Amino acid sequence: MNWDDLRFFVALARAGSLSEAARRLAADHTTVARRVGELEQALGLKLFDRMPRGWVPTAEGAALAERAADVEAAIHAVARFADGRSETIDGRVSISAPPALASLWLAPRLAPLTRAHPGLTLDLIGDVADASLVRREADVALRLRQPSDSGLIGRRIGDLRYGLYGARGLVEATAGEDLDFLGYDERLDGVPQQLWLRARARDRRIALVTNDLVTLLTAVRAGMGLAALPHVLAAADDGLVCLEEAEAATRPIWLVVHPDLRRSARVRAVMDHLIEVTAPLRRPVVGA
Amino acid sequence: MNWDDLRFFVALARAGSLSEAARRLAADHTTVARRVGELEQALGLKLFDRMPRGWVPTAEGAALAERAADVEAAIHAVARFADGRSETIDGRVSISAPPALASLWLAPRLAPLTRAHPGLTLDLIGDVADASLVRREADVALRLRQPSDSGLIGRRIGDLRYGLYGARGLVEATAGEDLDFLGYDERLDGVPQQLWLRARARDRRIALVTNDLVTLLTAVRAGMGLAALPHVLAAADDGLVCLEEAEAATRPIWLVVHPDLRRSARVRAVMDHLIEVTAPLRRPVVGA
DNA sequence: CGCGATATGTGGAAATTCGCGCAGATGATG
DNA sequence: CATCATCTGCGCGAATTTCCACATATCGCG
Repeated sequence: MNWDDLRFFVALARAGSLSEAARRLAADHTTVARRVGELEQALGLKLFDRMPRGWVPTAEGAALAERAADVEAAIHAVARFADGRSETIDGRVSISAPPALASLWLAPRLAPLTRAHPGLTLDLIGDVADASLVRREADVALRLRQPSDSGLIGRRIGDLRYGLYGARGLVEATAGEDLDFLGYDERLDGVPQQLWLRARARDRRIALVTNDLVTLLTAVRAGMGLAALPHVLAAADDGLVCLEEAEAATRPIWLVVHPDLRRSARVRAVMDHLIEVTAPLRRPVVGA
Repeated sequence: MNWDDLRFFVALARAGSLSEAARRLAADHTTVARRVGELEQALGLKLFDRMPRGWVPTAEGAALAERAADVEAAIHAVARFADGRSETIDGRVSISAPPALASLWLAPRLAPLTRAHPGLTLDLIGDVADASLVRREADVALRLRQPSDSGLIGRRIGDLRYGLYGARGLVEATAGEDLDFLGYDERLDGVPQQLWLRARARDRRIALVTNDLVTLLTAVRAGMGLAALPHVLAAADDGLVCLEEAEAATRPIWLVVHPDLRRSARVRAVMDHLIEVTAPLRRPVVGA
């Protein structure tokens, strides 16, 4: 039995079709078919039904996929260990962060890092679902919650403070009037800034809900209403004014890394830079 | 990273030399060297120091070997799962049993099994150290202790009863005289038959100690003294006579299998046969 | 001290594997 | 109903991998 065939198997089981699996593996679809076929022969099991629109796992294939996932997890541990020992600051480091933070705030602050290390490549992943560091979907992550996985190392590197913001034109034109509020949708009910907004809004209309902070920011800037926005994103925007602090909406910022990677020079360099750029967030009061 | 390279890595780490690893892998030593070299390059670590007498793991290689063992364990689980689903009674089944039981008692009772299933190959492993079923060193095992590993399924299929035996000529010639005793050495102190013998011997000399039951049996047959022997081995021997029962020395016989393999037709057939041939051991009193 | 056994390392031939191109089929789309 | 995109399947040439034979080094032993 060829262990590497399992790599193709898990990719195929996850992708659903030969072609998609081949793309993700950077291989040819005929190769995927051959390797998985050989695995079937080696194990003496039919793992997939060959359908015109894709290969669908048989019952045994699906059951095997669970066990193959254990193999993959162990492989990831091996890779993490190796990465954790590398002494040179080059290669690739993936950073996971909430999408708006990644795109609007983190992205423009990474240039000094890549400039300092010519061999370094960054992969900035903005994802609503926290990337799994154990499954190696990212190397380090910025999160707004304390990591729940006990196998990970988290360090609180600051606080994300919020204020109630509105478009300058709108606020100056309407002064003290009751303006519409803009907030998050149901999937994000329960986060502090949303709770604060609901309490603050009382009977006022919440004119727009979204799951994306960038959308929220854009809507506020367009004069659609008021929203609780992080100071780090809104304070620098000349088109926005802060009406009041939203102290209760404050969220902690955690820097999370897998222990195996903590000592990697490459990952260490990225973490140091993240700690450096978040320095302003560790001051008692942040904002304009 | 090629997952199959890890297979070569664990083999090399375990074998200690390219040549030995190549033998176990049924590959060429140059292949082992190249594959492990590629793994080193992929991980960016030097895993072995190339010595004239063998490749010795570096500190990182040794540490990685532990994690690679996890991969191997997961691979074994995959293989077990596949074997557990096979519907045909062919292929290979390995049986682990105490050496004397394997060679003298079990071996002559396996013929009907292979005769009934022409595609079946048996691998009978007589080993003092219980083969690890989790690590797939054997498929089923006969053991004289309840299995301690909670992940395994054990079934008590009988009892191994002992008697105090001596060579017929010796016993008839000396009648009631105090004969020498023969027993196990220190490594096996604590097993019931040895405790019984010690209690029974009192101040009599134990003229020979060994760790091997076959040796003990041969020595008894040669008229060297008396020993506690299993009835199943000694009772059929015309040259031996049983002087007394050793009820306290009775040991349970457990049939152990990994749960993944329990439903395999191949393994099931072997287990059924083992249960059949041990039927006499489930009678209240066993012997001549 | 020399000899045999066993080890690693090197270069070239053989075998295997891989990827490419194309055909055939299916489902979505206008 | 025609079209387009996407998927699987097959054959062939190329590239990679593997094995084989030989050279060289080291350890144990008489």
